[in-house]
Amino acid sequence: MSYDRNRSKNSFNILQMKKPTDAELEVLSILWKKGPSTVREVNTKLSENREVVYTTTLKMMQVMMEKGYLDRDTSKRTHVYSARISEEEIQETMVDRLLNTAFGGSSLKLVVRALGHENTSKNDLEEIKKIIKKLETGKQ
Amino acid sequence: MSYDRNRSKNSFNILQMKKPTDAELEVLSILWKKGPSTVREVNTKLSENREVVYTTTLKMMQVMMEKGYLDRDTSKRTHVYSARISEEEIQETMVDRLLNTAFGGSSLKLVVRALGHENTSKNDLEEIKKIIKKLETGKQ
DNA sequence: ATTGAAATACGATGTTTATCGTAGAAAAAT
DNA sequence: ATTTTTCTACGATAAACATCGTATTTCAAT
Repeated sequence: MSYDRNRSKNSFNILQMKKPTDAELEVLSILWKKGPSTVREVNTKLSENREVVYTTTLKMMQVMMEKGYLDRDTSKRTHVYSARISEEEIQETMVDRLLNTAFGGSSLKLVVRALGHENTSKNDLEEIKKIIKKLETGKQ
Repeated sequence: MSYDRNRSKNSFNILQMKKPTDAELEVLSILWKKGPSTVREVNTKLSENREVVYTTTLKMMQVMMEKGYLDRDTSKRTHVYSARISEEEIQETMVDRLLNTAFGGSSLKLVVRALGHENTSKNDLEEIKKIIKKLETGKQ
């Protein structure tokens, strides 16, 4: 056997999942973007922003493994980790949580805030309009 | 003197503010909604959802006071606390943070997620369309 | 005036988070 | 074959969080 999973294969439930910490999200982001990666690779990427000792990253990923956020392939000496939760799932739960904490449940307010910051391009706005159209026809 | 503030009157800077924890956000939400409140009032409200001992809430609000999240009026025996940070400010920083952690900086993605959850009403969609129009004319 | 209720202050505790160092195994380089 | 590098495992630790209990003060009720 060379493939670890924290508990039984299907024990992971996104709904009752604890929120990953900010540091853990950083790791997940890298794995989402790069795909399955070694600790070294993740650490190198992390080190672009701030100073992180290798074993810190290692330990974190081991903990994330225990928490069920990651899978890993241990068939080689250098283990390869991958995200066990999809970007979409996390985004869902994070938005849900943010809605219910800081936004009193109003997704309108959240969208307004998200749009408010200048970084939304014209193309983005077009995209959003399309989505709204879709939603509207769905609701009629 | 009967009005505390953590440091000097204008020392508070939202940009360098640490993120309030989830529990702290709960307290802030209550203060935003109800306005200046006593520990007892906040604790009663909190207890609607989960069991919280009075002194736990007290301690938390004292800590939040030290962190600069709250003001308090100590002129009476029963202190009255109020949020020192506006709902809007927190929403800004929370959205910013979420954007850069879970959404790789794409506000489009965030909006899509926020809209995706069914709870967006037709009226909300209308509102959003208005905002987009405003943004578009601003960008031309 | 005494008692009882309600408030604050504050210390203690158990957990979690993030961080790092050390030890030892495995592989690579010499 | 030895040395050096690169891994993993794992323990230790400091800081932050959330929680609660106790002591003390203040006010209200009797």
